[in-house]
This record gives sequence, structure tokens and C-alpha cells, in this order.
Amino acid sequence: MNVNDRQYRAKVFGLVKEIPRGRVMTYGQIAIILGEGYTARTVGYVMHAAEDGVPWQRVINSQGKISTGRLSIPVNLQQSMLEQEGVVFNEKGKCDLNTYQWWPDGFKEYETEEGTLLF
DNA sequence: AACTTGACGAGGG
DNA sequence: CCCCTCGCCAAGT
Repeated sequence: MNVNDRQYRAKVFGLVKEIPRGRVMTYGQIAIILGEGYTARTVGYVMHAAEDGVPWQRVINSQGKISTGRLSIPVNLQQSMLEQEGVVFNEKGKCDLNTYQWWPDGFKEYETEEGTLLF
């Protein structure tokens, strides 16, 4: 499971491309959906190599905030791109995941004794 | 091979 | 809400 592997990255990008305009997914959420071999950290690692046509701006962290830090892409750029799609952020730079988080068809979150799972 | 560093996340104070 | 600690795992040095 190498993030330099084309297939590995392709699964991430393929899913990100399905996110509708004005909606978001989190790194951890993507990792859960893709399953074995994927973690929030590796998904984030893959994202900094996003290719053309991948709406990378729609992937944010589990707090509903932008997390890019000191890399090539400034936080305010990603946030403004999302705001342009209709996503509203508060003064703390946070958006409401209950409103904007998107799940692919056939997936939804539900709670069990084992923790949060997917259906 | 050891050590550091993240586009992360959950939990505790 | 902010800050810190850990667990995580691949890359870069």
C-alpha cells in the first residue's frame, strides 16, 4: 500500500471527484470508505498530489476546518474556493459538517456499540 | 536503520 | 474553544 502507487491514488481521486459542488468530505471519512490500507494520514498525503480535475478543495478535516498548514496551498484559498460554491464558514474558519458533509450513495454513518460504522 | 514530520483524528483537561 | 498527547503510517533525511 504505497501512496506512490497509481492505483492507490486513483481510488482516492476517484472518490473525491464524486463529491458534488458545495459539499465536502473529510480525510478520515474517505479512509473509512476506501477501507483496508487507507488512513486519514495517507489520504491527506495523497491529496497534496491532486491531479487536474480533482476538486481537492472539497476535502477538509473532521472538525469542519481547512487543514493545509504551511504548504503550497494557503488555507484562505481553499476556504474561498468553497465559499464560492456556497459553503459557509464561521469566523473561526469552521463549517457545519451536518450541513455540508457528503456521503456516497449507499453509505451513511450510524452508531453501534463497536463505534461509528457504515451501512 | 533511526528520527522527524505531516492537507489526520479521537480523547482529555 | 484551545492545547496537548497518542495512535497512525508513509516520506524524506
